[in-house]
Amino acid sequence: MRRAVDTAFRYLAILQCIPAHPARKTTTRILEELREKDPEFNVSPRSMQRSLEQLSGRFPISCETVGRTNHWYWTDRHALTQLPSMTEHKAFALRLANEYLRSLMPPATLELLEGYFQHANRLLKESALGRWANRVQIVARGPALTPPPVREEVQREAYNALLGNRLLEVNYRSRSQGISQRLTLNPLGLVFRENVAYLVATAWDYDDIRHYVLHRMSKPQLLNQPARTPPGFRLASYIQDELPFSYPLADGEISVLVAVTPEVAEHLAERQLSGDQRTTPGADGRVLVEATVADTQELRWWLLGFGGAVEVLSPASLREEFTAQARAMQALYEAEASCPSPGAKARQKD
Amino acid sequence: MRRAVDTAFRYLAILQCIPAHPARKTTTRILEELREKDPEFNVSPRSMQRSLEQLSGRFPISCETVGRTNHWYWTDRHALTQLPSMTEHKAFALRLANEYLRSLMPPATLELLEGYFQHANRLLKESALGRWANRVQIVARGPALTPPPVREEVQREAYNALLGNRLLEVNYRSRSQGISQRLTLNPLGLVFRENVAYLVATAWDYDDIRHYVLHRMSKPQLLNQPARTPPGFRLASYIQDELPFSYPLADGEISVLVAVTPEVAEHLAERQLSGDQRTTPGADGRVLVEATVADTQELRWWLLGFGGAVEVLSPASLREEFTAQARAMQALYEAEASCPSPGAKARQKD
DNA sequence: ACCAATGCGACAAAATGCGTCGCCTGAAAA
DNA sequence: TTTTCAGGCGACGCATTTTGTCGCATTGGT
Repeated sequence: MRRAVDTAFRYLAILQCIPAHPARKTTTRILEELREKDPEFNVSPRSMQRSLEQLSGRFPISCETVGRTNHWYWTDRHALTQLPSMTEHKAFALRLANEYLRSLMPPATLELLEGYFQHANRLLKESALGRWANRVQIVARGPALTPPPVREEVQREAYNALLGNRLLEVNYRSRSQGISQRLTLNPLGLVFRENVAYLVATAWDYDDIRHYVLHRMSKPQLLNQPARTPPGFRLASYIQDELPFSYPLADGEISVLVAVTPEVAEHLAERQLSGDQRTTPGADGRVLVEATVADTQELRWWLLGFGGAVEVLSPASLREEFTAQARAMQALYEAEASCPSPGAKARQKD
Repeated sequence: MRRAVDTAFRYLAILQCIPAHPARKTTTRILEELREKDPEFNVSPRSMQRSLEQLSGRFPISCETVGRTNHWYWTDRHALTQLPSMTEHKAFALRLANEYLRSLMPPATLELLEGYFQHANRLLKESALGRWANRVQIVARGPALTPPPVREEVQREAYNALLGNRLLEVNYRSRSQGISQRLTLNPLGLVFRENVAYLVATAWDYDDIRHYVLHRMSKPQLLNQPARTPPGFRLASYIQDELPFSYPLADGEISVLVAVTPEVAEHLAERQLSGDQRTTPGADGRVLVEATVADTQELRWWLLGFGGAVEVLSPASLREEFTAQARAMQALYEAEASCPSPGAKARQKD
């Protein structure tokens, strides 16, 4: 006979085998997995049945009987026991993470982490700190763009396709909103930009790689055919080399010299552009900042965002780009006549 | 005799009582807490000793014997067992979250979540998917600004001060890098902007509210005196009303009409500015986009970042701002002579 | 030097866990 | 329709384990 310690540990192992609500597992299945995990846990099917029955008295698990077989699952989706138990600091970090991610991650992905966040919130509420909620704030940068909603089943099957390396069939709504088309996709990777998820894939038997946003997919269907990865394909190099998202402009880094107003200088002192950022006072009251950074489109957006508060001095090529931008903007805003008619109408309302 | 479920349940309770490494608890202490939690867990001290010994065989806990008494703790800082156990999808969501947060959250706060991330990574590595790592990519927006490092003890004590509502004494390095000053801070809240953490507080007995960045603090010392919150103070309203971070410019929302290039229009179609965003083709090949958004500084940065690809048509006041910006930039880049001398030098190098 | 606290080995008794057997039920196959 | 089979469940009995108790050893404080 087995020692009861082992019994207790076996019970814990059983609990770990049981999936959370939507999913479920049959008694036999659990027993198999248990044996696989540790042959020492080998018991008779009858014992497993008894164990599960016992456990369901103490833990939020229950079973659904379909036909003769019982399917077990954790009752509440967000139940969570963890060891070692969550500290207040960890709970707090989770709450913060939640705030940060809320506007950043695809909602369906974020939803998967809901259990952790709820657990953290419960802990914080109990412990000391309804206060906390009112004591912490996150100030975001950039307007809160509305994240496109992704259907849960789409996300799940897309993940499964990549996980299982299998083809995926979906309805894909074209950008022009109208028609929806049934596609067979051969998934190669997943790319997140801001809170939009892109499936990098080839369609049908074509070889050209394209990007499909998850929020335009519906009725996903995982096929049984294995996906085929083009020989030598690596997502990272694909993005680096082919610039499909046209973000990085060059592999190397460039040394940027800008003249900024004191206010911007203060901002940059807090959050350095790079580890080697150097600041020197300029002759005209502005501040010169030099740093080595990646040569990306992002960099341009970011610098442009400061408008006249930042002047790019070098490299010359970048300065030229900015000179052109300045000229273009100047042209737009000075030439009143160039406004398209609906714009003029709108301005009259104002 | 007790049933094995109860034993399993009690084991979980015991494990939850045990703190992570630096902290530790004596056997008696654990027993007391256990009894307090649920009288049903009442067992003899001897049994508790035996239980702990058993558990230490299966879980990463161990004890340090000082004198006659054993002190128990979790061995590795990032150990994590959870019920129900993590699914692959959850693990994946965590990995994503980690990527997103890496450049966003203060490193010391992120470190608190390391256990989850490691657990997720372990799970993914085991299961199917060394692949996964190469199959997912996050393309960030904006350059990766270097987050200022916050001392761990500073963060801990700052949190503790807020949690415990107590005064905090720190060395605060002034922005001009030179002098460090000992301050007694009366903490009111914590604000995160990008990955900089600000302690909103009053100093000494003064009444004016100021912001202290955590990464300039050192040698934190929690005082025993309770903090005092100004009557009626609420962090959220403080930020909303007094605009200490000068981000939101007006409480209300404004209706913005912009003319954008087709490329930008495509971008906006993916990630809408607001729920009510309307798009109409313009007369000149550009696209008109109208949306109701919060009137913030962020909005300006964001729109400016597009440079000449976006023209603000209305409201008139916003258009005037942009006209001024365009003029300022034009002046900067056309007047070659206005460059400060070090800039000129740098340009010669180029 | 003595006392209190704690850990730990030993022991015995209680009883719980476990395998086995058999029956029952429902679904799929024939 | 009948047959077959898989899984669930109740009953039974054995024996292994758990658990409280006791006593001793060790350490630190009074």
